[in-house]
Amino acid sequence: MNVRLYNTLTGQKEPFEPADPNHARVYVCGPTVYDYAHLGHARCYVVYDVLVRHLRSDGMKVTYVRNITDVDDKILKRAAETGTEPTELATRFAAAYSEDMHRLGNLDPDIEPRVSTHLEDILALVQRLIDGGHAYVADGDVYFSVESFPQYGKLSHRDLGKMKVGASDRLDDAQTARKRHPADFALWKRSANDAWGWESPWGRGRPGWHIECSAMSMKHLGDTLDLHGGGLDLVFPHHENEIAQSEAATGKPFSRCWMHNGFVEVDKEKMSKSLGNFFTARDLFDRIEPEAIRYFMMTVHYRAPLSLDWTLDEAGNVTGFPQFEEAERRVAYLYKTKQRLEGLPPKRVSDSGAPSSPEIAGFSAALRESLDDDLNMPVALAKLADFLKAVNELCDEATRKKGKAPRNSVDWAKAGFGALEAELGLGAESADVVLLRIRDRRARASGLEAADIERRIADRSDARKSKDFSEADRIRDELAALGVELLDGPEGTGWTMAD
RNA sequence: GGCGCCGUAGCCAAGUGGUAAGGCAGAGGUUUGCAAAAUCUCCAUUCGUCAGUUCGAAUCUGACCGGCGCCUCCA
Repeated sequence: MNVRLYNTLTGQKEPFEPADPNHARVYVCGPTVYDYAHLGHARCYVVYDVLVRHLRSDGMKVTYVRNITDVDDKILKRAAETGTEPTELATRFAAAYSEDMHRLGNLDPDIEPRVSTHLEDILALVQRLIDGGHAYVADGDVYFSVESFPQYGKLSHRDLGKMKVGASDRLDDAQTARKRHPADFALWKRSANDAWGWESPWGRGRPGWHIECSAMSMKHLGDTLDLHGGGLDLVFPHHENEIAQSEAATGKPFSRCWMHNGFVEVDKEKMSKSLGNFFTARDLFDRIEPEAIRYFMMTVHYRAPLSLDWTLDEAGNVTGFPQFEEAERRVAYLYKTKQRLEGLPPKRVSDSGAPSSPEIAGFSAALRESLDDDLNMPVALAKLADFLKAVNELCDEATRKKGKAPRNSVDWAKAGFGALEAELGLGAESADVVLLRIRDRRARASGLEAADIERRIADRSDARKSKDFSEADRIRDELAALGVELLDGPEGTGWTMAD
């Protein structure tokens, strides 16, 4: 295990060393389920999915906990706006979120705790903080006292005295009046008697945003986590506050390593629900193979911003996403390569002991090394490009007249695809299924019927048989004008849609 | 005001002291009846600008120019 990760707490890359070297306990902040997951969420959870896959590929046991925040004021607000019950709204979006995660190829977390089923743990932690003198009750609210925790600011590297409180212009005056220090934050918020809430020693209310993650992570993983992750926007205040609450309560370090992924940006601005400039993962699934979205998320280092780009027609409608389309071409190339390898006839495989190319034999190790270095996914994809090229070369060799591919190379190549799936979660599906799905989606987008296309292909095959090449070419040109590309092969003519 | 990030080819993007990965686009070759697919070759003497440190810098230091994030809604 040689994994090095950038730790926000120390500001540098360092070896990832769980307390138990064979077992990593990882907590990632999940979504608040009041809307569909957008591409920012998609990126975040793909990143941590690759982290978990990589650690497991290295032989480590990982307990992956990713919460769902199903109790929150945003849910309350959205429910009121849409005339739904908050619990019902949260349940619906949690299910949609789970479905989107699956389509992106993310593994389920081992534990997916929800706020609604952890109220007792939250109440106990709040009480513990009050008892320890780190929190106080003010008119039915409970606040954490930042001054009771001298290390406050250590994660986000800020100094309480130098912070411009209210710089984001989002303070609630009534709440501010109840606080002893302007940076104090709510652990428990009073609810009106008829509103969504739970009984507590301080009256009816609901938990503040930060306390849930402390309560749920420590309940499932113990007082000190090995790694805590989330989006860069959670560094302050969310994670800073989690540290304050948890460490004030237990007196132990809360997490050994803190990992944060960069934003997805739109027009050089952060994509977020509040700015309204987001695309949901679902919007994209209708246009693009979900695995292409996953692939695209890996083309940029996880800590760097990822800018999104799209094209518009005169009316201002979105006509395409060039980056995702390019990613889809790469995914199709990956599956075409996998299909060629799997389809090699046994008689084309020789038992000669010819050495395998380093790009094929060394692929698993190259993948591992790239990810060991702070999860460098762009480099992993570069290694993948080399690997796929070498596998195609191998297949070219085998399909040439009298050509054969050495068995050990074929075996290495198959193992390479196994490593790819295990480490990056790419290439896990059946090539036939994915390639047909991409083709048919594109044909549908162009308003074409497969049956019509295949009828013209049959006409052309007849023309070719009778050596009427000018007629054959005419039909091919006619189809090409519609975006249909023909692939003449020994088994007949197949077709695909141009990108 | 405080904290932090970024600027690498036409585009996307790695690389953080030893002489520029990978992808897209582009040019040429192999292959093909012609194509497509696949593959091969070529494609940054140079890393925002200007100084400095060093035998050596895209990588370190300083200044400047340009862009962005956070400072209690956020993944």
